[in-house]
Amino acid sequence: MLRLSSLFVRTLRENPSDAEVPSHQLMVRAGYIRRAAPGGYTWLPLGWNVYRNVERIVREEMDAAGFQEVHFPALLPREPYEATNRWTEYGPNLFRLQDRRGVDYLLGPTHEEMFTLLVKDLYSSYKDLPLSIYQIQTKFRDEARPRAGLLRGREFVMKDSYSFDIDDAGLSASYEAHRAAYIKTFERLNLPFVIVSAMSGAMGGSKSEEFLAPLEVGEDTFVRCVTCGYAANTEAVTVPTPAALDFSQAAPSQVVDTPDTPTIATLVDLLNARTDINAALGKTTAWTATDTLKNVIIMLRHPDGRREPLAIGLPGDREVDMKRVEAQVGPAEPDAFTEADFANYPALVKGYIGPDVLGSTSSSKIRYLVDPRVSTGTSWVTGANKAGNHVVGLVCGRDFTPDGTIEAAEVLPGDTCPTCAANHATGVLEMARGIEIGHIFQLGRKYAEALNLTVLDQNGKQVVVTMGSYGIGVSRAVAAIAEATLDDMGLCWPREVAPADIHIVIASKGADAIAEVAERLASELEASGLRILLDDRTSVSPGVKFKDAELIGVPTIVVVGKGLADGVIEVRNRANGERSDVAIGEAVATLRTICGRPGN
RNA sequence: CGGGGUGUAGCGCAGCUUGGCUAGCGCGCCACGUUCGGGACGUGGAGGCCGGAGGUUCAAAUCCUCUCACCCCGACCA
Repeated sequence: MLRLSSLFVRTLRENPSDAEVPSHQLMVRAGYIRRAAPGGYTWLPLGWNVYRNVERIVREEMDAAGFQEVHFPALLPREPYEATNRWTEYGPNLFRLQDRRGVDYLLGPTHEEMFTLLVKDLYSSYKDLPLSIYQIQTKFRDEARPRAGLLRGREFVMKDSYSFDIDDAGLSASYEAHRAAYIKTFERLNLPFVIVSAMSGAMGGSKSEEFLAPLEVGEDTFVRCVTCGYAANTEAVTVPTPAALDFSQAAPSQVVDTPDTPTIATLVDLLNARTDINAALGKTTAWTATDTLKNVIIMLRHPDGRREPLAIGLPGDREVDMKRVEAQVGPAEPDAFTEADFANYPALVKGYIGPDVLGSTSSSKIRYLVDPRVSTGTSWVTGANKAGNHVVGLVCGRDFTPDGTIEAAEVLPGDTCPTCAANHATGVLEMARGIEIGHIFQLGRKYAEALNLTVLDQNGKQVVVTMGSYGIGVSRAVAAIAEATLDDMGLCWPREVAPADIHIVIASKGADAIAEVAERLASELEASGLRILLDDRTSVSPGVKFKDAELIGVPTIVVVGKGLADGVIEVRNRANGERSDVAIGEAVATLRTICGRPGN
């Protein structure tokens, strides 16, 4: 039984000044966590209690799915990460250190290499597969900017699983098994979630989905279609490719004098003033930014240090979304195209870049990729590669041919849903924010190849194992649950993760009759298997106890006080505020029912 | 890494512009008394290297220089 008279906790009346996110504020105020370092938190008894409940549920669901738990050190040698090139690729996000002899070590940010080597160490036959193993481990990442308390720390707890299969069908089955286990886990945690398509990014591999808790404080932006249910991380959204248009009747393109129009807005204004151009093109509607083809040059930095310029063509009403670009061009990283770079490419006239000078077969040799909306037969106004000049009526597929398409344009609410478009439906996308609470990947053979994990197949042939990796942010899930359930009075835990089933408030002071009844009730409830938090403080007024009970957020609050004169106690539902009086004689049975454990 | 902000008691803050008495307020903490179903009240206490270093000055929380830390936005982020 937890007793507030002796529990190691101090609740705060005011929010700590360094916390902005509600879950962070309340977890500090309610005495669940304390900041110990940038991005590092100490768990106090109440918080550790909740953390262990969350961890237990995750573990139970993994075990139930047939995955086996192992445990690696967090302090890892350099060599395996050297073999997969991640010692370098992980960059400054990796915590590196040396032992007394100057030998390099790292604090594990994720454990693909170690798991791969462990399986290689023990297994060598197709008969040993499939295998899924996992651990619940503290991970270390030197995040540039930890934030929001537990939501993004530099030290955090992750449940990471890895599956090992002989072939793609096996990987697919292992992936689905994890997906199903994750759904059960998050349902049990009472955590609302959306499964979105994601990019596998630096992890490599083919298929990847994220589990996002749809909450405003989340760092991930995703889209979903209200019509068909499609959901995707913005990085993974695909733009439907329009059918090719017939351009046989299109007017020829022409270069027009457009002085002082370095921006899309100035260009559109000028075009709308030039009725002569509209007449020549047979254009009857007003020009908008969507009629313009904006060409943005970026510089790709490849892992080997090579720099390569890339031209991206997209409708002028949209910005380039660098996150989307990065997801497309990985492992290369996009950088800005600097003034110095422009100096090296005199053909590029800043503000007036057009397709003529772009493309691998053009004079500049710059690879030219366009947004899928820039499809065959579409007509554009774009730069004429000469200051103060634009070309109108430039038709894709007639007047210019890009090297390919790229998903680089920002996604906007109201964009066409790609799934609906494929089915000739009319759904549009809406955007929302989410906290990434889980991520599942089909890794494929990247790690197995790099570390030479092979097994003998039925024919006695060495085959490379195919892998999946699957993560749940356990400590982050605690914060996400808090964030999803809190209200203006405080935390509000779902029962299974709450630090107690029942918070008993003794609404009096001193060792009086009320306290005696409360003590007896607490003992009986605890003896019946319920977890009890008893506010037995004798020098605190009832008002303070009520406020603290609401702040701490145990799902059921029992008030033992003046109702005793009528033989009743008061039972409150923390989440919905409902209150009812229960005869003292029926208290145990009633509370057991409320707590989901009827009978005795 | 870029931009903005903040460092004064356990927590939340004022004081700094225009240097000057014992550095102040609320909460919390300790003691005594009153109170006791919605963050009670009175009286008396404890608690501070004013983030750090250097400088200016008779005198620095306050002005100057450097530095460190933290928070927010962006960049970054299986």
